[in-house]
Amino acid sequence: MPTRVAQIRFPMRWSQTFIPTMKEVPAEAEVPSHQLMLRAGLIRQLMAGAYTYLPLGYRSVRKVSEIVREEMDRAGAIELFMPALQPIEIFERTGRKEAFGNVLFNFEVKRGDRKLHFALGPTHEEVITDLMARHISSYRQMPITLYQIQTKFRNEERPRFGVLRTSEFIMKDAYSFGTSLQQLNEAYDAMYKAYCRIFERCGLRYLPVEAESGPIGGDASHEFMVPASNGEDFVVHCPACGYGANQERADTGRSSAIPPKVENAAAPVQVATPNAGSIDQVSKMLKADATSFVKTLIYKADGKAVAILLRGDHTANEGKIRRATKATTVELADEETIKKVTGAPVGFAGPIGIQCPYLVDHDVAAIKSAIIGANAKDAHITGVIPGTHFEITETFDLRNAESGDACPKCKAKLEIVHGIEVGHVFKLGTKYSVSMDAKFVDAQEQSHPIIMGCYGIGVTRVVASIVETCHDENGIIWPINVAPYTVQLIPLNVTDPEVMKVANRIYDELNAVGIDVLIDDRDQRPGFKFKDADLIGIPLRITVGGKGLAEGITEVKWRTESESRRISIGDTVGFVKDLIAEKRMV
RNA sequence: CGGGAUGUAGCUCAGCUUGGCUAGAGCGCUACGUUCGGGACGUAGAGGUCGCAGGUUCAAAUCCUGUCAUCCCGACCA
Repeated sequence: MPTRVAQIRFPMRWSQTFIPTMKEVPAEAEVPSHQLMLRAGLIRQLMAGAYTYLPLGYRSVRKVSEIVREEMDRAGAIELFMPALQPIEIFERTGRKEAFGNVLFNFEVKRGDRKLHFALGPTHEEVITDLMARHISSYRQMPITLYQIQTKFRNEERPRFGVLRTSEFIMKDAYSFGTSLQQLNEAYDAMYKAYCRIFERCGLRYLPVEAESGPIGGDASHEFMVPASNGEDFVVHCPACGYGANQERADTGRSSAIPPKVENAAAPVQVATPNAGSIDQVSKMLKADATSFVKTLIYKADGKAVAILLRGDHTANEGKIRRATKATTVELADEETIKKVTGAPVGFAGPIGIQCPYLVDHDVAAIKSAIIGANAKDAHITGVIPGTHFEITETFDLRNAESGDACPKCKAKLEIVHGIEVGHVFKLGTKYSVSMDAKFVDAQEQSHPIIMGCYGIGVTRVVASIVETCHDENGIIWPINVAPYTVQLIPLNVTDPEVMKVANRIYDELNAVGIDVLIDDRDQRPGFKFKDADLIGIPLRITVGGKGLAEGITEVKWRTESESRRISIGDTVGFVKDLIAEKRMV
């Protein structure tokens, strides 16, 4: 692991900087990272989804950015900087004006007698592909990976959780360009490894998980998730073998089993379920558990109606349905289609007598006696035996993985944890190079579209994730590499010339050896300063007080420790330097 | 975009149900004094178009209508 982190060279005295700490928790903040970032004076809100990074918060942003830069450079990526302001036309070329919809900030401005239509970049595939289309013509110019650290704009329908989900945020985005799948895989692996190093250096616990891979399939996409109870994403994780996937993607280790036909089975019974069209309502009415229901969802796969049968307590997974139906698009059917294939209003669909093909999830086949919709208004059918009363020739994995499902790799039980997505690597293939006309000629003078990958890290989200996961009841506990300062120096009595003399000397010496230090030179009582120190969470604290001076010592402690170590004044800087070197080695 | 909640001092909140004195408290801020090793104390102060607009009324922070903003849940999320 690297031991170097860039130092930000503006040493600071608290009295001369701007760190507005707060004792009380602002009412608008719900999650720990939001509360602590406000209280510790890292951020202030301008409006929903837009925050100012105050000096302390911005230092952490810069530290994370610098780690990202170093690892991108090490991985051979080249930094550039693209405009946030973009013409709407490039999004029309790739069809993403529609795909982004409301998420894309776009607006018209007047220039003379013309009207120009702009967008604020939510990401930069279009810009970089356009750039490379103009400048790459030969296979000899590849492979190459370019990256930038830039502000992105996405009109979030609902910004939330402070800085975790905002309409404007800093992101590192990288794009690889290659001539072959092999070059793409190499670039992807390099980025994947760089991401692991980045998150490790940031002191984050993270899980790389398989994500929905789109057109290329296979292991074409991974997300890097930080496990956190307030995370918005669900991660399926196997504690036994380490398998990880997001919930959209996660396979289940279930297998297909066609139930045998039951001879002389009792006939199913139709029961009236007036105005009860949801599993919840019907299960209450019939006093039956949701697990004994078959949920019949009507989808349109490439425009054709298909019914999906799931156990009542399960949720559909559209990616899996898309693969099982071999369609390119699937969406829930409209009311009209449902009426057409079931002959009933929404809420009463069932496999018996339905006027479209149906696909059966593995778990449906295992229900002994099921309740299904009757394909008639206000009616359900009970005592239905799957495979006997309706035909099953094959079963599929059609639903989201659940906690307790078998792991697809090792069959151990899967866990579901909440996570914050901090990074994403994706094999794009030729999607953008085709629509943006980015081609190259190979050695045989044959023309091909460039093969691309894209790789993002939410820099500001990384900072928030760190705060979200690294804190105690007193405040933030910064990992050393991303802390706004490495050392906080507290002279207890700033009116005591001896104390200040020693403190200032240590301050100067720390600066001289390149250690970030914040000196709390405010004329405040000791308890006040200690509380603030714990709140802003600088990893190392050096206390210089009258009592210690009388014995010739300072007190040094990690933010995580409760007891400080007594170090003789002359040895303090050397001791702290060694502590830091040791910590960064780990 | 559906559902819920909240807007009163820099921050946390009371007051509103039942309209009526000069709109309050704690923290923070200013000055002075006493303090000074885990968010001190005293005294004196500064600070508010009660989110905004309209309405009802002799009278509105309080009642009504509209509107804006923020937060939470859901839908959405390359």
